[in-house]
Amino acid sequence: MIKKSKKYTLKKIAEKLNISVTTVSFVLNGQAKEKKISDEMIAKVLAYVKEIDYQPNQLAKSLRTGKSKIIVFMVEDISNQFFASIARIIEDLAYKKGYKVIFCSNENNDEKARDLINIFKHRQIDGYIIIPSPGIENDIRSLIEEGIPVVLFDRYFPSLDTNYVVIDNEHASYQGTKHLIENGYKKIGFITIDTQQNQMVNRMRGYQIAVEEKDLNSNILRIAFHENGQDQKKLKIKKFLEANDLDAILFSTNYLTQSGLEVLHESFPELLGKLGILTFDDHEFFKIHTPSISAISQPKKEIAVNLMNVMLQLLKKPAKDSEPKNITLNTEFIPRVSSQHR
Amino acid sequence: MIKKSKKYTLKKIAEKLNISVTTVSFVLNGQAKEKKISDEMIAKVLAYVKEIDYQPNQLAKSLRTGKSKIIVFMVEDISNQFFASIARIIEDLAYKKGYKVIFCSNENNDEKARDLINIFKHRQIDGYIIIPSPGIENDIRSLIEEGIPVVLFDRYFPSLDTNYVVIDNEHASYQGTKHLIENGYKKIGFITIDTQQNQMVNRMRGYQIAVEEKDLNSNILRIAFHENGQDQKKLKIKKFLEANDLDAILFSTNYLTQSGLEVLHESFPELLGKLGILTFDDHEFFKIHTPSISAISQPKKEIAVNLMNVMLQLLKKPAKDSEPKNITLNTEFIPRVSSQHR
DNA sequence: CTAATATACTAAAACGATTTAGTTATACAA
DNA sequence: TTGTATAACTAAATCGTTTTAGTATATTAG
Repeated sequence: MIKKSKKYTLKKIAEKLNISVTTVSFVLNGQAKEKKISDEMIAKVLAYVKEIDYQPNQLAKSLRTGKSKIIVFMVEDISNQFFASIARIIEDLAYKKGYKVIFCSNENNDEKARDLINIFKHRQIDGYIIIPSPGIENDIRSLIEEGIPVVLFDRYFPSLDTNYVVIDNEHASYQGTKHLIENGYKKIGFITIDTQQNQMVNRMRGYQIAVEEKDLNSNILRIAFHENGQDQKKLKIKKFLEANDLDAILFSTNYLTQSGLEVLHESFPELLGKLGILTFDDHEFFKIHTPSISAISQPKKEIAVNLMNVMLQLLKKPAKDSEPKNITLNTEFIPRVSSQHR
Repeated sequence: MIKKSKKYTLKKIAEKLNISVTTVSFVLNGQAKEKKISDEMIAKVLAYVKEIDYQPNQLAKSLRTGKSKIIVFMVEDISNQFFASIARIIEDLAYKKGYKVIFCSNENNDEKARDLINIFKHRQIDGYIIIPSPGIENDIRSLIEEGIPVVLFDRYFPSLDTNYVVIDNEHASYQGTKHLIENGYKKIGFITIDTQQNQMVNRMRGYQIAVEEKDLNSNILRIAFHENGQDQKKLKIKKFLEANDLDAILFSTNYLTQSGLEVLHESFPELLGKLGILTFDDHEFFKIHTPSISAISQPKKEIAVNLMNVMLQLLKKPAKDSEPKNITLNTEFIPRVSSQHR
C-alpha cells in the first residue's frame, strides 16, 4: 500500500535529527564520503530516511538543478500503432533510468510542433525525441544550439547535423519493389504521402530505381498528409486504381495501406485476390488479412533502444562534446504468400 | 521560429522596469485590478512582457503553488490501439486547457501501478486518469483521501466511491450474444481474461444471461492476462476450439480477438467462413477482415471527453466538495455480414 | 608550542515564482 | 488639525532542494 506520506522535507529531517539540512542533502546525494561526513552520521541519516520512506520533492530539485528527469517523445500521431509501439518501449527504457516520458502528437504540422516545443521549453525538459514536421529545421537547430539533447527519428534534415535514428528507406523500398517484380508483377503502383521529407522521398526513390532498372513504368499517387478527411484520401486512391490497370501496389506507410485496403474491399473486391500488395510498416493484421500482405517491417525495438541509448548518452555529456550519432537501421522484408496466390 | 529565449525572470523584468517583482507578478496573474495597480503600470508591464515574449518558469510556479499542470493517464498498455486512441484525444483536450499529459502503462500489474503512482506523487501531479489493476483499490483510496483528483475508467471498484467512466459491459455483451443467437448460432464460445475485475465479470455475465435465456450451453475460456507469452495464449485458444465444436465466438477484448484470429488462420482456416465472430472493441481492420467481424464498439471520443470533463471539474474544486461522478456510456453494436455469410 | 592541515559539520544564498503583510502618499471627513 | 480610507506599490517570506563558502575542532608537522 502507498503510505499516506506526511510530506517530509529535508528541513524536517534535519530538525528531527538535530543536524543541518546540508548534511542530510550530502548524505542523500551520495556525496557523504567526499564531504567528509562521518560514518555514524551517514548511518543515522540513512536509517531515518528509510524509516519514514522519504522521497525528495522533484520540483524543488528540478528548480535548483535545472534538470527535470522528463523527456519528450513527439510523433505525428501517438494513436498510430507504429508510433504507439515504439512509445511503449521508450516508456519502459526511460522509467528504468529514472526518466518520465511525455508523449505528444504534432500531426506533422509545423505550428503544432513549434507550439509544443515552446510549451516544453519552460518546463526544463531534459531531452527531446522528435519526428520532425517538414518546416521546423530551424527550431530544432536552435534547440541544439542551446545545448538541449535532441534525437530525431523516422526522418531528419540532411542540412542539419543532428543525432538521428532512421531506417534505410531507399534500400527497403528498392528491395520490396524488386521482390514484386521478380514475382511477375509488371504494373506496380506506388501510393505515398505528398511531401519532400526524406523518409518518403527515399521510399519513392527506391521504388523508382527498381522499376526503371527493369524498364517498367512508374505509377505514383501522392496524397496530402492533411487530405480533407479519410474519405477524400480513399476517393483519390479509388480514382488512381480506376485510372491505372495495376497488378501490384506498394504503400509507403501503414495508414495508407489501411485506406487502400478499405478501398479495395469496398470498390474492387475482385482485385483483392490478384493484386500484389506490399506495405511499409508491418502490423499483426496484415498477417491474417486475406490475402495476406507482404510487409517491409521496421525494427521497432531496435529503433527504440537506439533512440534511448543516444538520448541517455546526450543526457550525460553536454551535447556539443561529441559528434552527432547518425544511425541507420535495416528493415526486415516479410514476404507473405496469400492462399489465393498459392 | 522559436526565439533564443534569454531566460527572463520576474526579477529581471522588475529591474528593467524599475518596479517590484510583486507588481509584475500581480499584473501577469490578472490580479492587477484587485490589487489596485494603476492602468499605466499594467500597460507598461504587459507591453514589455509581450516584447520579450516572457514565459514564466513552470517549475518555480509549481513549487510555489503546488500545481504542476500535468495529469497522468495510466492504462494497461499504451501500445494497444484502443488505449492509444483515447490517449490521443485526451492529449488534445488537455493541451487546450493548458495541461500536459504523461502516459504510462501498468500492464495490469499492481506493483507496477503502485510504483508509478509513487513516482508521480513526488512530482505534484495535478490529477490521475487510471485504468486500475486489480489490487490497487487501497492505493487509489489513499490518493483520493489526500484530495488528489482521480478518475478511473474501463473498470472500477464497486466498494470504492470514486469518479469513473465506464461502458455498460453487461448489456453490450448480452445484446451481442443475443444477436448471435438470433442469427442461428447455437454453440457460442466466450473467450475472456481470467480476472475478477468488473469489466470482464460483467461482459461474461451478459454472455451467460443471454445463452441461459435460450437454454444454450455456455462455453467459456479464461486466459491469464500475463499468460506466458503470446504463444501460450494461442495454444489455449487452439485447444479450446478443438475441444468444443463451436459455431460462434465472442471475444471479450481486442487483443484476444487478434490472437484468436491468428489461431483460426493458422490452424482452422476452414472454420473462418462458418464461424460467427464477435469482438469487444472495434478496429479498422475488423471491417476488412475476411470474413468481416462484428464488433461491440466503445465510444472512444465520448469516453475521452467525459474523462476530461470530470477531471477538469475536479481540478477546479477540491475533490471532496461534490459527489463522485459515475458515468456509464453505451456501446455501439456494429453487425457485419461477411461475404461468405451472404 | 605554533602553524598548517584535515575532519566534520553548517549558515545562508540560490533557483524563480507567489503571496502576506506591509509602506507611503493622497483624499476626505470630523 | 487629526484621523481614517483608499490607492498604488513593495519587502520579504515561502515552496524544498543544492551548493558555496564557511566555522570549529582535532591532528599533524616543524
